[in-house]
Amino acid sequence: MKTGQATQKTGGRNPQQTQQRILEAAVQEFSAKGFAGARVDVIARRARINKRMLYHYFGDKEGLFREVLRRKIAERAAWLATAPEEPMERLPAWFQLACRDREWVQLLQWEALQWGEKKVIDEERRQENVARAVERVRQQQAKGLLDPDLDPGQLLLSMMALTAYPMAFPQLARLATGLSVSDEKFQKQREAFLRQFAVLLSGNKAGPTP
Amino acid sequence: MKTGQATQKTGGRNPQQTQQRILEAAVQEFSAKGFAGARVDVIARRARINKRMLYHYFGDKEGLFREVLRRKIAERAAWLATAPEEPMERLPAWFQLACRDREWVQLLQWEALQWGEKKVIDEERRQENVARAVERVRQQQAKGLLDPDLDPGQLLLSMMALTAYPMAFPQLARLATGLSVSDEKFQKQREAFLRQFAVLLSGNKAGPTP
DNA sequence: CTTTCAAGTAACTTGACAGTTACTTTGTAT
DNA sequence: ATACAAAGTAACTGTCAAGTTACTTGAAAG
Repeated sequence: MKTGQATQKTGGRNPQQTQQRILEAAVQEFSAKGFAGARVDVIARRARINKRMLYHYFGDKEGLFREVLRRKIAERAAWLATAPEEPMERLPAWFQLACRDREWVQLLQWEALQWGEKKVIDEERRQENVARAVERVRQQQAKGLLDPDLDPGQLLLSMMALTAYPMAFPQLARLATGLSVSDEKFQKQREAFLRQFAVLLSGNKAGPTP
Repeated sequence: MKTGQATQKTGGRNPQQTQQRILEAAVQEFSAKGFAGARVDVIARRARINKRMLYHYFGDKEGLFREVLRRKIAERAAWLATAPEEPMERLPAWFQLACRDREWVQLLQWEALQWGEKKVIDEERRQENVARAVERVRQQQAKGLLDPDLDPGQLLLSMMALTAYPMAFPQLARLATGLSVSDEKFQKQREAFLRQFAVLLSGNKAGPTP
């Protein structure tokens, strides 16, 4: 009984690789076109598999979308856990993440438009992740690294806004700054801006070293 | 020669009213479903006109979308011109606008996803509007109402982010605060938060009255 | 009255797309 | 070897949606 652990013949069958390829093609297509605009045939062609296999593994188009979102969420949660704590580093780091993984921003955006305020895919896990993030904001406030007068939930939301908005609305960023968001110059500029901004967020009524 | 100026018979023909009805139905459908997801037949049914008329007046689906966006932009530009100048009033006012006109936020969001960083519908007029807004930020900075060390373009972008983000990503706002964005409690809370925030934005190193 | 053209309608065409059917191939266990 | 199930394929189906065709109705100018 040798349940094919080292089955790596490039020519032969390989269910896991097939699923992986489908998911990679799907995340591209869904983040670019959204759920309604995405074409199952395009995903199948890009994954170089027969469309039937997609239905075999994921049931239907929506099932595939759910799985794509589920995995992205897990990936992001892992990343955020390793992100820096100090606001002055955190804001630029979050922004850089949004720059590097625009698929993520776009998937959230499609989700917002498609499902609005209704219960969301993978709700429970996400609630936990966000609750942890709010808790960390509270700790920063207690330590005096963030203004303690501000509501922590609203503050977290604002930090997301400041870091993700330019990638979510690239046309507005371009109108406001004259630069394309994928232009390195824009990215440097925004990073510098966010570092300055972080100082304001700490509620710097006192000097830095008392 | 009496070119029908007062043709207001409710039962008869009325091209202007027909166009108006199409546009009203279209803005609803497009903001709810986006360009790809919107259905021409639904727009026609909601406008209580024959689909053919839609093609008659607007050419095709995209032509209709462009016109919808064009009008919304004009409407918003007019509103913004009347909005308060002081940051402490301005942020809550912008936020309230986003609450009242979610169609607007959603249309921009669909636009971002569909056309990304490419040249945008009605580009020139919008560039002018935004340039004026940036100029106003500069004036506020000169007057000491906004921190003069911050880049005005980035600052404007951030003000848009802080006020529009919750409506653009209602699912994230709900995860972060536990409240629905259409809940009045959420709206009051965010308004209060933004008022506090505006104080930070003024770079309050000195007291209010020198 | 009648001509004329814009306003308006219903039924149709064409293409695309999600999902299915009926079939073949391949690896593995008995 | 051979039975069996999972992996894989090509061609098909039903539906839906954008855009068109060929026609009718209404108002107003002469």
